[in-house]
Amino acid sequence: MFPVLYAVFMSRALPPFPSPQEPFDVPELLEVGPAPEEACLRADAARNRARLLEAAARLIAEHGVAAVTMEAVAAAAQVGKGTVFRRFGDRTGLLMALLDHSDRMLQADFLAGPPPLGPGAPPLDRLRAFGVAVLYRYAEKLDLLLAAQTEPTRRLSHPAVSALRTHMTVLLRQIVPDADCELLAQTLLASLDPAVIHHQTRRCGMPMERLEAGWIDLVARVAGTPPPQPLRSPEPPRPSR
Amino acid sequence: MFPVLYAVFMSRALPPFPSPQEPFDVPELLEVGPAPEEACLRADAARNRARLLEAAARLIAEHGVAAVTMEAVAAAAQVGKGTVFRRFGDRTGLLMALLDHSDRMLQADFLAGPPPLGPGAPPLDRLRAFGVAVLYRYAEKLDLLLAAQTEPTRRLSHPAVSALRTHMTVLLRQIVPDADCELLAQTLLASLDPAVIHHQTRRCGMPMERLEAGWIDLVARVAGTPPPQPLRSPEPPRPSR
DNA sequence: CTTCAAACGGACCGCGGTCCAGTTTTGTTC
DNA sequence: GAACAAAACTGGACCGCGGTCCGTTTGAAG
Repeated sequence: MFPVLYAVFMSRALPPFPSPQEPFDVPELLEVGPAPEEACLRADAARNRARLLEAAARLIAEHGVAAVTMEAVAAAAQVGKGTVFRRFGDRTGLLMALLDHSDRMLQADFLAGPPPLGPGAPPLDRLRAFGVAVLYRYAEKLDLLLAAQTEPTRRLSHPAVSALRTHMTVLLRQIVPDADCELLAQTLLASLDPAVIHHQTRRCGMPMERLEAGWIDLVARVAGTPPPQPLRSPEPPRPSR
Repeated sequence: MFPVLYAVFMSRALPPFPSPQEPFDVPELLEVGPAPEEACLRADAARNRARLLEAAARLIAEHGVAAVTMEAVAAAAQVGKGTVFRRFGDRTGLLMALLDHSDRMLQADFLAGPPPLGPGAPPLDRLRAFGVAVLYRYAEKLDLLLAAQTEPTRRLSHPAVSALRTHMTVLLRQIVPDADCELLAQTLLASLDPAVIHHQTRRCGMPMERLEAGWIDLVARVAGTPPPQPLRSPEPPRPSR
């Protein structure tokens, strides 16, 4: 079951994440609107957009990301090449549009999902769960993410990534209020970068569990608390030292 | 004085860094050979290689990295296009060759330079100095580094980056011997990635001093020790509350 | 001088991206 | 509901660049 069907109806960009001026854990105004683009398109444009996304997803499923050529997608969707560019800007835009759905899913999870990822758990637990969630989500879509990362600096300004960063900043403010949380958030997020994950898993052969443990350990060090008891079970922290 | 002159005679790749099976601080066998390539080339090939690098450097100095087109470089060096590709493999290879010199400089500094960057200082001090050195070196060559980063995953396997990672691993083994130092090294190095630096300085307008302070703080947290001097002397009033 | 691996150079290809003339949709007015 | 004008969309020709290929040239060893 590949992401053809549900990716089709997703829009290209997430809505701008409201920057939280509150360092408190107010239920983080969930701004995961449904599909902000899509709607205000002309009928034919919307149809073509859907066909293009579907075609792209099909190409990926059948021949890998490398086969996603703008011309190929256009042809597969029976649409002119210019249309693809008009709709998505460039290849990266198209690929990011394909990622949009899972971006939203993740965002919904940590904004309004069940604890420990969602609100309700202590910030430290949320941070742990957050990193792990990001880790696995990126691992799942690694090829697409790497392919979408032509200009490495562009990813960091993408709304979805900004949302991650903002969320992490909010959590950090509650955990280590005296630190430079914005900077620290970016730093920690960098260690979860798709390129890093790729290098560690594929190149160095590290299993995902090791990366996960590494994240847990890193969070503990940054927070200045001992790591939670066992490696795997996300229990409330028990000061054992 | 741009890097035209001395970059010209540098080779493309650093020699493979010997992986240290010693967790101790043996004087880290300095393997910064002079110019391993270059020598065994045919006379005309070596001459053309030099001319190409010089031409590329000139183009960058005059018109920015974007002007470094393989055709343009070939033309400026009065050489066929095929020659450029034969010599450097691809555009990224050419750009990395231009970075080779400063790669070696940095490597020499932390392998055999004066403390606290070089051997002789306590590992924790070395680690601090190391991060700061990397930070400023990357900042200095940001454009080139970003341009050379077409495939984001390729950078991480580059010998120069591997050398940084290895060195950091060695230091970490001495500082936090019970941690997963390989993983931690990569994690920490990721926070110094050119793309991250670019985003923080250019996009978010953070001054370099702030990044530097962030690194110092991060190291302290990871090492589990309080930061060296005062927490941070020139702190901008940025508790954005 | 002979010989040949190595290096050369430019024609060639595919793809990302631009452009614009022509077409379709939408909303408005009668 | 028909006519119409503006706005939006379409598609394919076109361009530049990265990268490949292959026939030709050249340096150096015997």
